[in-house]
Amino acid sequence: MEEELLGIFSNYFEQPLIDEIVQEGKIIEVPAGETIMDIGQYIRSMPLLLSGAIKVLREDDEGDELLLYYLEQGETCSVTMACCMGHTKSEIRAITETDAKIVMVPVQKMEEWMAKYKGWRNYVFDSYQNRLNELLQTVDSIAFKNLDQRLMDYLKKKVEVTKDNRIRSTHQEIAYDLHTSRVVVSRLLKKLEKMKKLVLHRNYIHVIDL
Amino acid sequence: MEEELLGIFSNYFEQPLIDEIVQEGKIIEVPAGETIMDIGQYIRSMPLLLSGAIKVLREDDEGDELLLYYLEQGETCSVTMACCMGHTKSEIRAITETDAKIVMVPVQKMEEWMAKYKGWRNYVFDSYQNRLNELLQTVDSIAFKNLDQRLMDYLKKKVEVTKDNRIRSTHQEIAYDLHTSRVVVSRLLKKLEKMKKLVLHRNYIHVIDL
DNA sequence: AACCCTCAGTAACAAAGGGCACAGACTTAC
DNA sequence: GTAAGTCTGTGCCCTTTGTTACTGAGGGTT
Repeated sequence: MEEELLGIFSNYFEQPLIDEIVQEGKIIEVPAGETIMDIGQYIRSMPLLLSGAIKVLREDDEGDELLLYYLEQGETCSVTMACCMGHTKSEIRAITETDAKIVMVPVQKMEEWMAKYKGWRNYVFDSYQNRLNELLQTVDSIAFKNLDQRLMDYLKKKVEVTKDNRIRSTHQEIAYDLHTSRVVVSRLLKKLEKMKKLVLHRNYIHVIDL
Repeated sequence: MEEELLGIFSNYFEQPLIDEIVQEGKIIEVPAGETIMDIGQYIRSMPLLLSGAIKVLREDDEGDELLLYYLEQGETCSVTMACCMGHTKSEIRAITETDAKIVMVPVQKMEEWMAKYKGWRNYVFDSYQNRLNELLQTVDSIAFKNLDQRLMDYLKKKVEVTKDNRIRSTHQEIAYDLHTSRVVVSRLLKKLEKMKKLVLHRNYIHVIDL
């Protein structure tokens, strides 16, 4: 664990902090598709993502979903952090997009480290900044772009995150993430196929070039 | 200035911090409608809002706008803070919604205080949390609600923020904030008037009950 | 083979929202 | 007063997106 942390976080964390994380943190390995955090849940420890990807989504009262953003290696969920610090319930759901390796750090340590380690403070701040910016991107995308563009962005991001140009999702799953309907997704995908940007198959999509 | 700070922030800030803010901060009074921060601008000091309200909005490349949220007494703009800390350009525009009194704090002090004062750290964190939650609300609203509802929410919020049930805006201005067109706003407002929720006038709207 | 289930394609229609055009009311400048 | 400019109301039509309903293809089970 230590060398992994060093590899990923060494530009942020000083050695004593790394040692503390090794000592206090608990490593977990989660297969793809698991819900690791849900709406309304209280949070007692904070995840640092060592490998894999996590998708973070929002849900309204009627169960409609919307993908907010992905977390990747070295990142952490600021929304979660905010919940920890504020001791409030989670506002979002987090699901592993790929198999993932995560260090869980107890909340109390977080506060302690904020005072103690400059590196930790910087990391936490940068995380907030990144999350805010991602959220702004999300806002842009739903406010200013039409579905065609949003779908393309979604597919691009998916390929990037999974490092696989075969997207193993059904049209229905994509529709959930974009908060639209299956029929609409099928329609637009067909259009993209005609434009030779991808090839459709049952249960997966082969992305050529977006 | 000191007693104002005490009144608003005393539950967060310890006395020595108040003293430092009084010493380092610069108070400015800004009339309604002024742009106090713009997209692409570098930021050297951070605003703490003593009184009044500030609206924060996003703009895309084509100049389309969207209201993100309002800042009210005692709040600060986390997006700005993130820019400060990351030394990047502003991603948003901030405009005074009413006359406002603001303390501007130099960025360098911020970092110093983060290490030095627990109260400052808590304040900064809570601000982040509040902003993130507001942004999530904004996402919900554009993703899950239709324009009727968004317009009503907008008017409600406006009354709350300006403490005035006469909304002194043209339909065009409302349309900008909601990122839609004037015609659509006029249409929906008329509908609300027919439902006796408000009375329309030239240049202002008298809100009855939403 | 017959059956079942999930997934994808498609047509037809509905609804929400946006764009254009124009009219009328009010405001300000002259 | 007239003229010019701004703001609002409304009718009509178009585009985008959502809904319903049905079809058939693929794959697994018995």
